[in-house]
Amino acid sequence: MNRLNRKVEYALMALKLMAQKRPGELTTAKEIAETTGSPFDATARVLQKMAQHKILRSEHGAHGGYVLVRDLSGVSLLELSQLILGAVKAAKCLQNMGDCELKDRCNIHSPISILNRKQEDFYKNITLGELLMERDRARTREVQA
Amino acid sequence: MNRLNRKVEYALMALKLMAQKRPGELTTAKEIAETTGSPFDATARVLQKMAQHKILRSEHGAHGGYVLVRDLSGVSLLELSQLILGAVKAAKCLQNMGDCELKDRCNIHSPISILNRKQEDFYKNITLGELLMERDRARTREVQA
DNA sequence: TCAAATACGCCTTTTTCAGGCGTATATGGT
DNA sequence: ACCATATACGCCTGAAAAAGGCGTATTTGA
Repeated sequence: MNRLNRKVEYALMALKLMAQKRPGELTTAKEIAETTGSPFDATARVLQKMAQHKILRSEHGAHGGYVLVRDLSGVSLLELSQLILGAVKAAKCLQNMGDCELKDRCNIHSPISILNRKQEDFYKNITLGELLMERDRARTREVQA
Repeated sequence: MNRLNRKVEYALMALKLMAQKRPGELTTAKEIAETTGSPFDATARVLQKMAQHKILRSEHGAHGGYVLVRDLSGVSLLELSQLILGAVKAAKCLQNMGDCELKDRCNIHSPISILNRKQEDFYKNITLGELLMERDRARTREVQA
């Protein structure tokens, strides 16, 4: 409902690792958790969420695991955040939108809406592809800054 | 250290109210809290923070209060968020940057950096002026969407 | 039949958020 | 001089959210 948190980080780490595998090669939650140093349960949960939303395909049973089925350059950070967190908003706008008894007193309702919309657009235009694939270029830019 | 929260909302509401006053006219924390329906203490605290950072000027004593001293179109959401929250990051990047003992295992370090940098730029380019002054235009756009 | 994997609900602990309380200080009015 | 009304600010507690461990069911290959 709000900011990007550890779940999203675990998801990103998992996706990055899977993107480096050969096409169709399965990766287990255990391997991902161990490789990235993330807690197993939390990692498994985000993998399940991503499988539900068809970003991954899961295979049960022994020798099961997960495999990427979507091109990450076609998946936005907004989509990932929404499927993991439910929604992403810069601010909560506690006086919530529809039936707000404070609507007349609250002079910030619209500004918060503007902001949330802007942030949604912002996340919509960031693809997981650019976030996960361009490590070297990004590193270079960081050093320069 | 993370997302925009109520403190930022209270600050925005207070700024909007003060921006509507005549230049130099003082506004008390009490008036702001009552007008916006925000808790007094929380409101007073963000006013004090903004005064410390010279966005407002405060006057003590009876008939004291706060007055805007900066043009809101020259204040970015990033600046406001940073002075109230300390910093704003899309994700925490728990394996924190400098001395990270997991840096070799963590394959997400750089992507989170990219994201945080992007979000910082995003907030830097939103001015409080555009957020608070353009209610009507914003409302119109909302209805259309 | 068993081992290893996904799937998922429940629960506790930890952390963060929110905000009230008390008190010090400043200042104008009476 | 005194008091009412401000700002300034540290401390503390209760509520909410995040994090993640545990137990268990289910699937599937050996």
